[in-house]
Amino acid sequence: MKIATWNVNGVNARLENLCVWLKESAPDIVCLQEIKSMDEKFPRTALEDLGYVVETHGQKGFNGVAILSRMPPDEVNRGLPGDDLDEQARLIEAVFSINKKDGRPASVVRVVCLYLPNGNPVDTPKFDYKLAWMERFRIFAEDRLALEEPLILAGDFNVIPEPVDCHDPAAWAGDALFRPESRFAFRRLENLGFTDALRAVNDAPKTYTFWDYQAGAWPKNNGIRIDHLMLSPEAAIRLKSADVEKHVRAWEKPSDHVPVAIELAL
DNA sequence: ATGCCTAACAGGGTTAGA
Repeated sequence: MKIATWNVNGVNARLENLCVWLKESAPDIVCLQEIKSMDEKFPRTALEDLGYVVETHGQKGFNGVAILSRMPPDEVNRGLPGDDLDEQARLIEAVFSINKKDGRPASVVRVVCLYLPNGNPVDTPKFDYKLAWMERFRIFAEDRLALEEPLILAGDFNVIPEPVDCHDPAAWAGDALFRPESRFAFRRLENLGFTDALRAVNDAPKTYTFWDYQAGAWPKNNGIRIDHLMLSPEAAIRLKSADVEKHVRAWEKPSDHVPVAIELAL
């Protein structure tokens, strides 16, 4: 089973690229972030025509997440617990039955699609909001981990985990994506027992998932790795491969992020 | 020197992203 995550930076602006990529990459489950669309304006039918079930959690103008899947989910949850105060659409979760036999599921896979707050500028409430969101997410993830299911936390974490995950660590030193507080919070999440799927199978340097539109970041490979798939132990033992589909960044009218995909033996 | 680019909303100028 192939599971992918992609911050599309506007699903309507990216619809053509998204459809081309879906046909080429053929993922079974896709987590999308920054759809920047209300549910009513999500290009649902174009994606249904490609064989996907569409579950969205959008809002007007900014943020917004969605999960596309070949098979219909048994359960869908929208929003991070405690997120009702600010109404930012940053998380959607779906549970799928797989290997159904005689009408009964042999197993499940749980997929959490998240768009973690950016947090810049760091001397504003935006950074406090980011750290508070990460703490709420850690509690949520710990709860889900206790279910002992194959579980994937996939999305744009807006965290550069280690110096090797950016082209120029000095340039990112004070940024909300690379501040010690952000990295510690990410490590606390990992330390619950999650495996960073890409790092588990790929230790090549200069492996990035985002390149700024500005200053020739893409041709110079001035990137950062901030899009992650974090696996529960039950998912990690089934990991076959993990790849950054970076060629998509060279297409016309690209997102500034590229898809990251894993293959699980499910 | 974050505002070099991009998207959304609005309706030609601002906000947000990372």
